[in-house]
Amino acid sequence: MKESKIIDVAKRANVSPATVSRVLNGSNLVNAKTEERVLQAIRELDYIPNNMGKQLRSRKTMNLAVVVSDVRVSYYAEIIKGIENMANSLHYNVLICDAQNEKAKEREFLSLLMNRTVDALILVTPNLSDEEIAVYADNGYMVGLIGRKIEHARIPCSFTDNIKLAQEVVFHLAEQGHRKIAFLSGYADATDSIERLEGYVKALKACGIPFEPALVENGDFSEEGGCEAFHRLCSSGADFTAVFAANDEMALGVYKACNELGISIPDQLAVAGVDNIRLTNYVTPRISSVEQPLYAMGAVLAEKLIDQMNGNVWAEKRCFKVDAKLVVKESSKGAK
Amino acid sequence: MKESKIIDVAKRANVSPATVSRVLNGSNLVNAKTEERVLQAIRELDYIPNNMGKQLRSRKTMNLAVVVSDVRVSYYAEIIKGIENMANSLHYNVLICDAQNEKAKEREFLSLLMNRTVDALILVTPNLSDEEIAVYADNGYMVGLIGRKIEHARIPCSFTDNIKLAQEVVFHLAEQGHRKIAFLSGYADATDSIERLEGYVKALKACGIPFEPALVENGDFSEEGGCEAFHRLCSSGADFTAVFAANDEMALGVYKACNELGISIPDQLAVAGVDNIRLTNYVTPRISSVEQPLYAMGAVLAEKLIDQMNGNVWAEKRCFKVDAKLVVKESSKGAK
DNA sequence: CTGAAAGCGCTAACAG
DNA sequence: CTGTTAGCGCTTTCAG
Repeated sequence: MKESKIIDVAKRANVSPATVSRVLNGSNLVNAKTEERVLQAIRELDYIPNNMGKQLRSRKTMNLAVVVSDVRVSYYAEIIKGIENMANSLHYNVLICDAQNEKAKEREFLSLLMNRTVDALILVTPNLSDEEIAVYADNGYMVGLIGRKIEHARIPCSFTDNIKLAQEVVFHLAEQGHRKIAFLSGYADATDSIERLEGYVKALKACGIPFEPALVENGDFSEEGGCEAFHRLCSSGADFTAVFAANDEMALGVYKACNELGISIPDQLAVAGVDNIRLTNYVTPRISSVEQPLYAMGAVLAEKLIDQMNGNVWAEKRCFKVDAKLVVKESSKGAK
Repeated sequence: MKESKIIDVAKRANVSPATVSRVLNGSNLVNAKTEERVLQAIRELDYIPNNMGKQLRSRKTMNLAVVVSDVRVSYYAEIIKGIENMANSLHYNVLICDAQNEKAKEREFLSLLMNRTVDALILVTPNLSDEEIAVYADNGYMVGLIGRKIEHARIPCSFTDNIKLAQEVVFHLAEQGHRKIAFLSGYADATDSIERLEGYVKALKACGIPFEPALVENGDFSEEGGCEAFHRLCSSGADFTAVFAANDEMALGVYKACNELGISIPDQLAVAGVDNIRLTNYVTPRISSVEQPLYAMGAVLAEKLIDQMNGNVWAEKRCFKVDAKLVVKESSKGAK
């Protein structure tokens, strides 16, 4: 039996296709009796509207793309989950785009926007420049950002307050009696690195601790990179009793290095990280870490983007700066 | 400036839309000179084909949906990555569907297939019955399965050899001198549970060890569930020196329970799990676990499904049974 | 090798 | 409240 189309339903219900369409789309200007007839015909024919036709005519795909560096990383997975759940509840579908950390691939995925495969695209990746992203928004494409901020009136973003977050960590470490606190940063040019460094410096100042550039070392946000960076820090002869790692992966690298060097945590060295990934609770001692509301960041951004597309004027609130909270565990406790 | 359409390109290049379409789709029956003219016009107009029109006319979306229980679970994330990468290289996009472990949602996502939002759908979830899935395939929809097998000529599947995998674990434990091996299963009705139990029983037999039903306890594949199941096993008075957990989460639950009960691993109890998740390497002692080629399972299934859609006849190879391999670590070493 | 013509299935004006 | 009439943008016969 052939698939039925809207015209078949219309004929069977003795109405026009337009009326069927109205029923399908919940228009309230359809007579209740007519509606019942149409519904009946739909049931009898097992009619299911074809989305391709609908998309073309309505010029909407009801699809969203989300670009991440690696779906397997829990940071991204959590954000994706937030986006997906919100999008679904608003009748949107989500295309997943794994850029594999390649800038060129990120750029490629933007074509999904231009060729109208999706109505909007959410970038969770850090590689494309603000300028490049702005061009798309200027050309009328809907783009949203997660984990970074941009100065563009039509690009919504959601991100955490990195400065505050870093300050919180440093204050906590200082409270435990530490005065010589090292900062293990990520890529030097990553926004997260820059802002967290800024918070670190500010907090030191607020505590009356002089800032020592020698106590800052860069890694690459990976466990291995953190391990190497920590080794470099130690060989440089730097003197410190606590280390603030820009993320948990690097904190794990510190653990590895400490294990190799025979440094005991937290007795000889206090450690704190960012992201509060599950693993932080399975190593000994458990790693104090800052928890970001990733799910919420994804959900709120998706909601805003969809809201925007549905014609609502650009309200005041374009940027969502969310607060992260430090979860203190054993790795940073006990005075130096 | 307005977006240009195929007709605009055609006019500018002094050809018909059909010819532009041919160039766009790499038809080889276009004169080289004509093609160059068309390409030139495309460049001048910054023309980008609109996918909605293309989809409707060609009756293909070039989209794939993949339904999982929870994107955040690394098991699913790894499979998704495999699907995504393969799909992308074959010019398909991937819609992600998070069913949140609800059967009703899984079913809902199947409508993406029926309303032609996607050309095919991959189920990685365990909840829908074989019969229900078969109906879709019978109606001509393309469905693929990962992590389970189905007897239906037009449903490709990729899955691991659960029986073999369980046997490998039991043999390993037996080699270490264990004769009293408990099995901590998942949901009693899950295929994975059933098949792993079968392998466990077979292996015991092969080792000349009598099967003791009292040494089997069910959990729910979660850490908490594994912990509780292990406690039940202990309070039942069962006597054993090794435990084979149906997955790593439950093995972690065993660790937790052992910690509470003061049981030392591996001295007093050997432990082994399945999935070889990252966490198994961060607890002490590291957990011996079976590694499944998840990425490959995703990739191979996606490839097969796409191949199938592109008109190739149903070849012999519909099911891909892949081998998992046991990674022996400290949790199971040293004789009892 | 190229063009003309005919829709894919649906929705949105615009009339009634 | 309902029907008529046009397409949305593209590809694909079918002729030439």
